[in-house]
Amino acid sequence: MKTRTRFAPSPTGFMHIGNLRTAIFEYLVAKHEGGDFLLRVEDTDQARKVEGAIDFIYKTLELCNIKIDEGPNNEGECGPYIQSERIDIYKEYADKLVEMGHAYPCFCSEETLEAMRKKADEKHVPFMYDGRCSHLSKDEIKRRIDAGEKYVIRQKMPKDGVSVVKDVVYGNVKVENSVLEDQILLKSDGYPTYNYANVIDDHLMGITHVIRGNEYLSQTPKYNLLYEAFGWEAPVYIHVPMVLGEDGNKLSKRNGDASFMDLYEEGYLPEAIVNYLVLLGWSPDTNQEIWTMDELIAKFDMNRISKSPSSYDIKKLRWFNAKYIRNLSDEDYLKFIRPFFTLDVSSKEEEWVNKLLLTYKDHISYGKEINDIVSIFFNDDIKISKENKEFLESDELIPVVIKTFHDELEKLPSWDIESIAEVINIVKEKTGAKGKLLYMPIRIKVSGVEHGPELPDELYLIGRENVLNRLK
RNA sequence: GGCCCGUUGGUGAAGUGGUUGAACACACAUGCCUUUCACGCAUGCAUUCAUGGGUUCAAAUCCCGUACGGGUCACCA
Repeated sequence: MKTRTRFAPSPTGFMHIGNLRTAIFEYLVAKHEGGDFLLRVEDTDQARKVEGAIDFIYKTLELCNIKIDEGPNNEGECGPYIQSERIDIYKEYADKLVEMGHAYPCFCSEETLEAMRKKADEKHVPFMYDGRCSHLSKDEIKRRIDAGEKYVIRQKMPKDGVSVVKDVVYGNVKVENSVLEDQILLKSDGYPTYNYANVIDDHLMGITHVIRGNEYLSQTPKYNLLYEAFGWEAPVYIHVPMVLGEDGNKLSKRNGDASFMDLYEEGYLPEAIVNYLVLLGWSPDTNQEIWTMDELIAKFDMNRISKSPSSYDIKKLRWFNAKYIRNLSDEDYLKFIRPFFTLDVSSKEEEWVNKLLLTYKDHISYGKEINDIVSIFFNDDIKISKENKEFLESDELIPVVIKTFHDELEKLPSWDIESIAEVINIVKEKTGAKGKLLYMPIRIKVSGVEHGPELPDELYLIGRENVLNRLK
């Protein structure tokens, strides 16, 4: 049987990196086996639907180099791929279930349920629907439906016994059937619940491996019961641990850069994000850190997914990103960095701007950082920190170095990197200063900070006039 | 609260009963290199695997309890 996996997001117009990681795992499992990766949109909660969310998902996955074999925008044999367009299918199978005695209509109103819940709460016992409607006679059911009463379809759970879920990551997980509630399959508005639709769709779409967050692990016995009722074969389950925020808490929109798009807009390369994420909760049997998508496809082994949750660490993501940026060709780098560079350069030559950006290729760890790091070239108001001021006064040679450098520079007929480097040499010979004592005074005096690109590059970019002024 | 899951350094993690006196990577620290910072390179950073018992000649690795963390108990997914 051909391996098929699916990414099944709710169209909320937002994708946090935990979701993305799940998609990556799903894609990798499918492609490792030479199978298909599908996209299914789970929009059965009409209240949470967001316009344009499908395009957003396509865009995100495309950026990440994850190719969708079948989905809403490129339908295959199993369409529609949007759950709200499959209502008839869910109804049809729900009817079958009722007929077979595995499900029943329930007329209990939300108010009734609320009252029951309250009662259970007072007694300090966990609430569980008591299945009262499962005892209704056929006649009564018909009568009430004909009378236009609202109802839902509930799954009938076994009262005793134990269900075992086989999971690739967590092994065999046992759950008492008695804790399983007669869950709602079809809501009163005719839409299916996730718990129901995912089973129907996964089967109908030929999904062989279900990969999802481990919050579904304890729900899975219910799904298995559904598969059994229909006589279908359950898929291979791969429940993956959560991705936690840096503070160790669950990821949320509040948790800063937890969204893929935020990261992307900050100037993180999708390849780097994917590389980072795939190593969160999964590890290969080698020490390799940098992976291309093709290498991952060849190497990915679902048996090596870890059980424990992992924390998202932006420092490591930055390291990956910096690595990927350095590996870009100069041309690709300029294309990448240019949109993030928002300072006004209208008065500058294109060549100067490119030289400026390229100078920082090896220093930048994400796109937006370019503006901060490059501000020394655009801010005439040089601020020197207290520590650096103290440094400038720490040796009597320093003023000499600065003065000599200034005077030599003034004599310089041309303004290019090589000549500037030579001047530095001349100053070294004339003053006897070298190393830190030679470079730091100039650097601090001219840029205000103690780090930056190669000094000649930096001086060249700052420009003759400015350099001379700042050295005074 | 019931049930389910997890717990190796600041972080990601390797490790599935015996040269592991616990890899590797990020971060951090130090040194080297580059006449400076950075880059790069090198070295250091858990006497110990949440904790207490047990099994065994031998346990991070198996078993039980405890603690802590998370998940789940919706007409949300």
